[in-house]
Amino acid sequence: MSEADLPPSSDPASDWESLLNTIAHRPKRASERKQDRSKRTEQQILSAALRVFARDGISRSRIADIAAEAGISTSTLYEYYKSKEDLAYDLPRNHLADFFEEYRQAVAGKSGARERLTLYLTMTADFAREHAEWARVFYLEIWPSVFVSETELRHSVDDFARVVLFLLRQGARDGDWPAGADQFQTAAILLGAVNQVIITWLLYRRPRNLTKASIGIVERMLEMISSERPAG
Amino acid sequence: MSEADLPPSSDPASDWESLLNTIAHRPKRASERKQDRSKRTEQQILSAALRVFARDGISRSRIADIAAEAGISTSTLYEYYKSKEDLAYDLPRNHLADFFEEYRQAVAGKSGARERLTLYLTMTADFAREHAEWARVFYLEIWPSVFVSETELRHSVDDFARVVLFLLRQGARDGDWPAGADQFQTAAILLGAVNQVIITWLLYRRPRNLTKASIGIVERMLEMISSERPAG
DNA sequence: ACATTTTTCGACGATTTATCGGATTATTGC
DNA sequence: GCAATAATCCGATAAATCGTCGAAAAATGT
Repeated sequence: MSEADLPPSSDPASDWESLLNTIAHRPKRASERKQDRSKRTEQQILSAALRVFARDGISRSRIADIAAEAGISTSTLYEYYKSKEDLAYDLPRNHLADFFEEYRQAVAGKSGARERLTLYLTMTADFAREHAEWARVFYLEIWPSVFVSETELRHSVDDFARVVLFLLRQGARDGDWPAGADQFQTAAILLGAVNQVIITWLLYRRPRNLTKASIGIVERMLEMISSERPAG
Repeated sequence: MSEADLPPSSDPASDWESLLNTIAHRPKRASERKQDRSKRTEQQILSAALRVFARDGISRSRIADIAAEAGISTSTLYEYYKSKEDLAYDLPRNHLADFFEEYRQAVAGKSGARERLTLYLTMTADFAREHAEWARVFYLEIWPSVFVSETELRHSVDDFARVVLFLLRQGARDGDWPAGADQFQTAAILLGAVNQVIITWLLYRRPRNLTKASIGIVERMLEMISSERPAG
């Protein structure tokens, strides 16, 4: 049986696969340098930028500092990124793709919506903890920024919510929680709470143990959602 | 009976009054200009800065543009604020104080924790809707910024969560919801969800009716929290 | 009206961003 | 291998923006 015989949206399982596929493989950046030397330079720039941005904040960071940290001249940096803003908004994309890929592998064995959703939200917090410099730049400077919607990064940010919404709908279908609820609203509650916990941790290092805290809050929320009485 | 006879924290009702009093009267800014002309200039600067920041984003805004918009020269602006950053972080303070004052008056008649909390969270969203330019600057640029913790604004931001925590404890005492729950966690859920809705509205104007949406999500969350089974 | 204080602004220096042409290094074709 | 070509890198420098200072203008007090 060829795949073309099936309408692409008829099978929930394959929808899930294709969603994971989409989000993990957003095209990176058009440039495509030819030489290995350049690929190394590009990595040095990204890694230097991450350190400097996380340390000084984007607005206080100077292009010259990033170039020095990367061991290249200022003008070389401009060969790779046309401005500081351009660099700042390109930075998170690789990491986000990494996260989605990690999640895709971790979720492979699981089929229940609640199980998948718990894993997704707790991995989100855990990824922020493991990549704290990146998280600092992403959650505190990039994500809630007016300009996200103007950049390519927008798609990756939207993907974030898309996964939650998909799983909420799956869970409603499977009877994990009431089907009547406004799932956009539910997604806002889940994502908002997790973001809130991550941001608080980034700013104040509270709660001390982010992983444990996020597991606690996610399980509590899903328990609440599961035992809500159907809307009427 | 003199007030000194009572330990200041023994009476929950007066604690609430004094909390409201504290948050609504954070000292504004030290400067204190002598002439009326200056007070007008200061207002022109703040109002111009708000417009320009909301339109261009803080990082893309130029001091010269703000000065022009305010109808003064660049160097005059520097008489009032020593840098763009200084201006950006002073901007939200007046509005936050206004919000707290509005809430204080609106909540005057109400004594139940749930009632007070519902009002607080829905007024938060409503205030953002009514002052969209300010909200854009505050929620998308200032609040989740690394530097908030370095400024005076920090106190006002902390006040925001303090009120929610106070009311959650009151509600636990009064039996509105189980006393066993981690109230920091509950506060994170409530604040996170409301922030999420506000930010989504600011960026995409979804949901269309922010007021209605925030009432819906707040009532739903409080319903869930109230009917949670006590922790065990 | 005059001295004093406060406020404003134009001119200018300092810092940071961004560009450009040529030198250097790597790759390709033979 | 070696020239021809392309890719990469950087010093010099232009452009934009930030921030300072002293002197002029306006307001205030007597």
